[in-house]
Amino acid sequence: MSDSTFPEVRSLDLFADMSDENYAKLMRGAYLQTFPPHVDLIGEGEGADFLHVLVSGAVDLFSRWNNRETSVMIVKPVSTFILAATIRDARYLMSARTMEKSRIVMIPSQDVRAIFDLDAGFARAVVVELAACYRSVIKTTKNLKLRTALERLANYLLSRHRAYGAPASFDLDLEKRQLASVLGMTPENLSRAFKALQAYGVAVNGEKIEITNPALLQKFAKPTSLIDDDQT
Amino acid sequence: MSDSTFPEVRSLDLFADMSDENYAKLMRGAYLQTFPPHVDLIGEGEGADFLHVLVSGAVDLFSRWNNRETSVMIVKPVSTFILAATIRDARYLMSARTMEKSRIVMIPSQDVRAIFDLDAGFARAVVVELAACYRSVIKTTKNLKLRTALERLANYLLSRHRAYGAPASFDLDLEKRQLASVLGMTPENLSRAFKALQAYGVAVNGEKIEITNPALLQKFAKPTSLIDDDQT
DNA sequence: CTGCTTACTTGATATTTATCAAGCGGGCAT
DNA sequence: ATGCCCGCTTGATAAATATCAAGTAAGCAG
Repeated sequence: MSDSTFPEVRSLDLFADMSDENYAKLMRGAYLQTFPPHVDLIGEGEGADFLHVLVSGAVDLFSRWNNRETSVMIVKPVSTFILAATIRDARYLMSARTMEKSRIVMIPSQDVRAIFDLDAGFARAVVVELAACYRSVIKTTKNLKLRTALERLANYLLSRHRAYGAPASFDLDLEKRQLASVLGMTPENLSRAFKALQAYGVAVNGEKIEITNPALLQKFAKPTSLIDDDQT
Repeated sequence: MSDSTFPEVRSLDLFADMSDENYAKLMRGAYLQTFPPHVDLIGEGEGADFLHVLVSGAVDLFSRWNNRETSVMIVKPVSTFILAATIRDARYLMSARTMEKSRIVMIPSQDVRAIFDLDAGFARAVVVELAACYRSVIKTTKNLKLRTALERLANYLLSRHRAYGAPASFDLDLEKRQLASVLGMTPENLSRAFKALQAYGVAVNGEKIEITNPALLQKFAKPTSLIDDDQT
């Protein structure tokens, strides 16, 4: 296991529990590719021929309808994307494009399905991963249906703040227009929302965020682990 | 297999591929319970001790936050709910209540996880089911972020119309207030939305819906399999 | 049958969010 | 360094959606 191909991939929860032999089999048809920024990787509706593992960079999973577009989620390394389509041998529901220069390992879907049947450890890891993905999207749905855009932003900021260990200030890890799309609002509205949060102790300077009064912001945002926690 | 306990459960995709022996093991700790209408089954945040299988009736999976409430999905028989929480041994993300008198088989979560490791057919079925659930929620998210409430209603009607085989008229299978909540709007707005769709060939009379001009409605709704199809 | 409850509808209004149109300002290529 | 592109901001306005307040009608219990 120490000298496996793509060690970053091997150490992911999804691939950590399988036998060396099966991991090697899975990687036999896999290849690493490096993409420049802002390159289309996948178009929604295409067949899911590969499971993708983002090793470095960042990928935007988005969707279009009727001339509108929205970011459904942002993938940060190291993690997989479009596992569900791979498993079901179905079409991609989202398009994908790189946001920065990205290195991606592509594993043929048929191999993923074959190894799933051979390796119980992998099977268990797949199901645990998929369940986590499912729960994450349910949280997104609750966030969208139960909260206003301002409340979503407030909770996003608190969530990042907490993830970074509650520092005095931190930088947004997304461009504001990207963030707006993820949160389900327009860039103009995000701008105004940031301003509105000044009243709750949020200071914004470019991409630097300062939460000067966490208690006040929390009182407004009312975060809950059943929506805002990445883990549970 | 012909005389298994809970034959309706056994014939679900999720349980159809496992051995008789393992199915029997899984059902050893399971029990069928009948609930009256409008009874709370589960509160969000509670531990997921049971996988639930709805055998008859209907169940509303909903969530509350800050004094607001929304239906995330409606479960119709025969199908399971909260598989993901069961798999991850996590807390429920949604509350559940019966809408009508309902019969529900409850299977201890620990048994589900144990049999998953024993039975490859069951493991495969679980992962396929979870992947389908995931994709379904992704579609919901796209529906919410890319469409207005009026567009969501139009597509919902077309989708039901198609599912029933494009009849001259059909009845809504949800109360309007329920439907409003599922579609992410208020009952008042749903009422007005129905009126607005008259212009596109939709006639509403109580719970009876007539789509007098499907082509016109489709031109407005622009349905796509990547959002509106239950299967793919 | 009568009266009650409850869902639904309708109208008026407020809030939230999007759109359109400038303007500002930082980063990057020439 | 200069100028240009692009993302961000701001203001004005429009559209979408929610809220509040009655009113209507259908179903059900007495």
